[in-house]
Amino acid sequence: MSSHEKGNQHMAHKYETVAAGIRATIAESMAPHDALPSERELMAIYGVSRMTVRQAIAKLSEEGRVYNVHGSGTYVGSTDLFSKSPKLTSFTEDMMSRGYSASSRVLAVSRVEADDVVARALELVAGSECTHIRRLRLADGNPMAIEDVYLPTTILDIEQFNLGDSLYEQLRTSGHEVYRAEQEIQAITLNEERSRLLEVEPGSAALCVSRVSSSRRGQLIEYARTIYRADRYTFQLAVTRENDR
Amino acid sequence: MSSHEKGNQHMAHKYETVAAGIRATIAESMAPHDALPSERELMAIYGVSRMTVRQAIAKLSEEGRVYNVHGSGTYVGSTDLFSKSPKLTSFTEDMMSRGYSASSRVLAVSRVEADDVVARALELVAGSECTHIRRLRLADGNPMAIEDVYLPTTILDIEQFNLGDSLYEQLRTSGHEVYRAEQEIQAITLNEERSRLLEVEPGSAALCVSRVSSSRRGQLIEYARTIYRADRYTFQLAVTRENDR
DNA sequence: AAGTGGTCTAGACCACCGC
DNA sequence: CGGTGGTCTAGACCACTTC
Repeated sequence: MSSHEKGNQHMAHKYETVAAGIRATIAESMAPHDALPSERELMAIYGVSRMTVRQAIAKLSEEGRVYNVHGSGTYVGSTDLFSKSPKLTSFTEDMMSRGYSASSRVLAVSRVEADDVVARALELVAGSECTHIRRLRLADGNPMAIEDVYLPTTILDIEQFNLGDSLYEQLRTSGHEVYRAEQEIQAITLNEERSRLLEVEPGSAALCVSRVSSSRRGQLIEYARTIYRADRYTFQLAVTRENDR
Repeated sequence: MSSHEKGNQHMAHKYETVAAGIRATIAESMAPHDALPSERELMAIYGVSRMTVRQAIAKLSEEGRVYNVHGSGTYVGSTDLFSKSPKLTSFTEDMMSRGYSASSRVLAVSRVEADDVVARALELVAGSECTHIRRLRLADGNPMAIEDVYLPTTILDIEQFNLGDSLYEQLRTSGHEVYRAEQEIQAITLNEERSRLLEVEPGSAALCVSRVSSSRRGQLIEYARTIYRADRYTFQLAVTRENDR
């Protein structure tokens, strides 16, 4: 990298610089379970205080790149494993990370009254107006999933929606950035209509992911239900012990 | 609470005391989106330094109980939502949190040679010896899931296994505490044998969760495959945007 | 006993929000 | 502009691992 590698936006903080340096060191010259320099040594190496070193290590630890052993040291995490920590991604991002090119075919855009499921999920009074978008999602041109998204018209009305652009991007620019989502994953049996869209036999199993997305402040933004072909899609996530009460 | 409320083990750290205090305050007298006292005020209230306050707030934020807005304040999170963050749980814990009583019927315990799937998952050479445990998992006495667990005999050999006790507990006491797991969730169609065990129609959809568990240091401990009745079980998790590279 | 990470203090300045 | 959270410093002591 040249000398101006931090051209990303607001100028990097020190702990990000330290984390990036450690990341690079690991990638270039360290193996799993090798010990990192001690926090005191890292202070000297990067010319920062201990708290800044610890903040950098905390970040790397969240990423699964290192792990701490109290009283012993900080070590490089096992390879292969890791980096699959549950992350909120768009369909496009998800497919890209799996090595597919994503595309989609809009099947319907309409203004509807919220049914029981949608109303309960978005905490609306029954019958509230919602924008409904149904899309067939394709990976490398092949049917992968059917996605139904419901948004309160107060968040995004039908005229505002631009079919070409990313929905998440449109929400972000209109001040409704999705920050958090609760997801429920279940196995279902495909009915005739859905199996035809996904080009599989009726009665096949499929993975159904229901999602309620909210902003950083907790405002409910969308309810989405995505039905994936079971033979082409699996849901992966990493979990750790902890997360008290 | 009386004056000795911290009888749990090693004596609570200050930030845990502060976090507990804030948690109690929220539960007793605050509503979602109410502003917490500022960090400077909390310093005075609890008689600690700012960093300790921030550590407490960071913990509450992870738990989803509060959220920060830079330049504005720290606020109580939306209720209902939250607390479903992905956590590593045993079947028993999982069922308890859903309000069921868990039990199980051991179907088989044997020493087997690792097949391709197990060997690859646990990074063993093909044909290595493993302990295999198959159990039917019940919730309130009704079939809920079929669980197959494979452990290298070097981790747990068949004679050491005690059918009565929790497997995770036995692993913990023998120095192989499970800390992290990678899971893959897919939808499958039940074959005849599995549908009989789960007491559903052959050909029904089911949720299959495959898990590779490892210790804090990255040692691979177990490969487990659990097949849940789709009509009784859904997998829930919360995710947030973030988690860079 | 020496070295490590874990907690904690008492300051400081910066970036951002709302008035 | 004042108040808020975000970053950072230069120390200190504690708990744990290792020898």
